[in-house]
Amino acid sequence: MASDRYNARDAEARWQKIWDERGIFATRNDDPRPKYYVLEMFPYPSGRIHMGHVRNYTMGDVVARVKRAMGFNVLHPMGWDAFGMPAENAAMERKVHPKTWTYDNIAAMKKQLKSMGLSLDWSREIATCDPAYYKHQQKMFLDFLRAGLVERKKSKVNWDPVDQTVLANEQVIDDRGWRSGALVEQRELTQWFFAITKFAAPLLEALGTLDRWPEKVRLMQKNWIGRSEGLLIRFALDQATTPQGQTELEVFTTRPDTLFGAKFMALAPDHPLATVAAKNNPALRAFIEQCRHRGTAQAEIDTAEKLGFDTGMRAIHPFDPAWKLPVYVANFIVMDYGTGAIFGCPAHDQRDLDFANKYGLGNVPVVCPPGVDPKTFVITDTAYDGDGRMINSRFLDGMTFEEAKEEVAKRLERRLRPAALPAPQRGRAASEARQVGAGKQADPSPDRVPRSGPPISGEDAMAQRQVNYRLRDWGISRQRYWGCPIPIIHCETCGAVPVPEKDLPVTLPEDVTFDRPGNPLDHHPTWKHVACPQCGGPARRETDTMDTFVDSSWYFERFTDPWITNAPTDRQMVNAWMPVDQYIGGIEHAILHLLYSRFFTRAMRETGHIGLDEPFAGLFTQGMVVHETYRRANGEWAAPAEVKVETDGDTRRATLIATGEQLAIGPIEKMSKSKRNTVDPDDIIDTYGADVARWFMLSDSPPDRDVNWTEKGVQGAWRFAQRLWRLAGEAAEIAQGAPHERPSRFSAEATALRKAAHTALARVTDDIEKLHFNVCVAHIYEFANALNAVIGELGAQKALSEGSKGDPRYGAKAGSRGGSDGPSGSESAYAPDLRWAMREAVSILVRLFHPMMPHLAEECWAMLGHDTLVAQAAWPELEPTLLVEETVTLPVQINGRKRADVTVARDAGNADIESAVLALDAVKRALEGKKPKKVIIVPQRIVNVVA
RNA sequence: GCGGGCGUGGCGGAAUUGGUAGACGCGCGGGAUUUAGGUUCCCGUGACGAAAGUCGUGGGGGUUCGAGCCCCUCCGCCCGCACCA
Repeated sequence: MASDRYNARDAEARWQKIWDERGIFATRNDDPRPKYYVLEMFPYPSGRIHMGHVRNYTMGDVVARVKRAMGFNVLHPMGWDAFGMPAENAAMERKVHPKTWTYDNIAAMKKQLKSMGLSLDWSREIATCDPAYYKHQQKMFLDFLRAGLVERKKSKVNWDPVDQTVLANEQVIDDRGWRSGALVEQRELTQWFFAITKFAAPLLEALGTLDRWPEKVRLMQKNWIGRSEGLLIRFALDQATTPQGQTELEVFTTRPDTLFGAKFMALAPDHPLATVAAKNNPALRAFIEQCRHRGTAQAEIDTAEKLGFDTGMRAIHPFDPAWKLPVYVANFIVMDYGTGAIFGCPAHDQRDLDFANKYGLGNVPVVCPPGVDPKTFVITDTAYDGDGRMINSRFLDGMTFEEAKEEVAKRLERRLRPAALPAPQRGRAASEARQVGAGKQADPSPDRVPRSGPPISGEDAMAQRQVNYRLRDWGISRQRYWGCPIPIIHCETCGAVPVPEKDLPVTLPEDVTFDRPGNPLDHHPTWKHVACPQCGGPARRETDTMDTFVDSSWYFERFTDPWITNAPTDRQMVNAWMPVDQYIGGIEHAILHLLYSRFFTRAMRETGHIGLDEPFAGLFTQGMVVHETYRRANGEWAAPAEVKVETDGDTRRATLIATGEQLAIGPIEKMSKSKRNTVDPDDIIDTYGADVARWFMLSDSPPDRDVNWTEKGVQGAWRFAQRLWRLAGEAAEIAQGAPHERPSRFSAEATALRKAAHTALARVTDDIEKLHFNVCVAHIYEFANALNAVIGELGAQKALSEGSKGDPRYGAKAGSRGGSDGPSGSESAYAPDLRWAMREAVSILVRLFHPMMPHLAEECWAMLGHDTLVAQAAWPELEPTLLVEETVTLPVQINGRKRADVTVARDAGNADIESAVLALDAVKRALEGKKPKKVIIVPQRIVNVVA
């Protein structure tokens, strides 16, 4: 041995080169073995990897390596989510082209990922900004369009008037654009939408089949889709109070039972009926304007007062033509949900109550809680939303609220429209109602299926049962350059015309400038000017590009065959590989990315690109990497690399290395640039090696919780890596000359060693399947400790028998390192069965830690005399008989408290165990000569004596 | 407000799912080796106690032979959603 230290830097580069040269991680599509697809969320090429990446990719790599060892054909690819705004920002700030910036970053990050020793199939690498990738995305956009899954409609957007672009909600901070600082305007723009709401029901239902997803994520998606069942009710408007042509108002309610508690109607400020009413009402117009300017910030919504404006219009109660309800415009009604209008029942809805109290509208309780006397039941400040029986509700009185819901639905479904609606207006009214009721679609396209279901269709019905979803269609238009162009050409005469497939891809022009705000594609002198593919007349290209979430909604499908050029996927390959068996990524994608991907896969199924619904069979959401923070007296943050932390007894002290200044140690927080508490993976890999970084990432915390990065912890991992290396060397020497054949008999010593090995094997295998990496690490420590003890003991024996001097505990080292060189089999001091068991044990150990520390494992594997790679070695085979002990030691409790142990034969009968237990001194003492009331014996577990 | 999760030594966390609480690591204490150590190795380490022992999984109560785990209740922290009718 050249050195007594494991040189990670040298070894890691060496093994990475060998893996690379032999191409052992390239996955073949024609491999007959069962498939396993493990995937980590692909990174945005921001420039450098961070510790979150290290954690994410380490976990995925462990799974990939284990599954490979277990005989699966493993697909473990990597790519780049390469479109996005940061590239354009870099272009603006540093005058570098987004493409150059992106590809430079990809090169740098790829090098970093390679230094981690990940078992990735780089032959399938894709970048979403590559026309060879986005070409297929454009094709699918057109397929979706044809299938009615893409729509063009107006929608409200956050518009930054300075940068002249749409901003995502996340990019609006305190009503201002995050870059420009300009006050953001609400604008109506015509945009492209994916009709994700068409799949609202199946997306919700299928959540129940995703049993290998975290409950939390499924719940978040369920709430996001937000299904609610209710009744769409048509209220007639009192013609005497209403502008010409407005005859009715549709509302959605989940509480039709409370109809007799109605006190008012309320419209969203941007409800079409409100707009109509405001035409001749300047005060109402002013009120609506005021609502529009209200902040959208969370704090403001929380504290916002309920405000309303009486339009003067009156609606007629569906069950009583004489009952007129005032129609308000109210600031707490949103146009996005239901019909953008409600009937208010103050007694049973807190918001309605607040509103009614403010405007003196009163309330009538109609649901009486159980055990409360209806005569005394009064609502003042707190609405009652529990269950109970109906009161003050005419024909509903006495029913449960569920029965009442049903009764109202039945009656209104059947009921003829009231005479208040003059018959001749009917046709007109129906179409108006359509517009009013489904008013949120200001640009109605004939074949569009509205989110909230079709408006009431039966001419005579007053209501219709309806399921409503909170989910909104996915607006994908972005006024940006660095994204996938939307393959549409706008023609004056033909409208929006799809780019013919032969003309795909629509590529981004490279000669663009970023010297003024807005979309460079729009500014480009020639790019957008084209001939209409249909009529040949002058037309212009769509200059919006797609949301980058589109890019990441199908990359996992492309990985299954990234070489195919004439289609997004090879149907056979994608069906063979999908779904992803284990997907790993951050919880921050719980909704958007994961929901979009689920939608996209369904849309691909509809358009014939794939044969399944759900892309991810197993999902794991990992925790963040956190680090404590350091702050200088002047308030500036100090980075961990600039800080020296010393421990002095119980206190820890942080000093700024450069100045010796004392620093305040702050709370442990997510690694972030702003707090400067980041640790650079390159530094760690350079100092300790990738294996140590990987090991530490897995060791300290359960993978779904945050892990606290500490220097001490890394050093501990480093020490353990060194220890494994020494241990493997020592074990290899003891095992030298071990027989090839498995001995027929093993000494007690050898059996004990084998039991330790196989116990560890069983536990690690089990916990890896559960992704309990931190527990696997503990098992490996335990096994290494046990092996170390055996080697120490052997060394001591050998030292004694050889009459060596010195502390026998260090004999192993003295014996093996300084002992006879090149011990051939017959000269060995150790029995053949022990040598065989030692070889088996260390071989198991190396294969157990290989997924976590692959380079060190290769080094040890070679040390054991293998000329194969441990990366290609099979997972050790378990001998279950070794896990079964001949005798078991059972804890003995007296009245539920542990007092003694008893060792009995494994198959001892209860009678034998009981007599053995009753013979124990501790038991005799406790019983004081009396007979026990009861003796509970749980086989293989415990004995409890009830005195 | 609604929904969900969590609470175990000085710290991160284990606990075969109702059966020996505290595995494993970090830290800390003691010792050995070393010219030296931020090296390596060994021993110890939940609290109280000299010991026998007693107590102990956020607080209180319950079910059970037996509860960290199940039920009720209260407290604290974290996350998600939110005028969604």
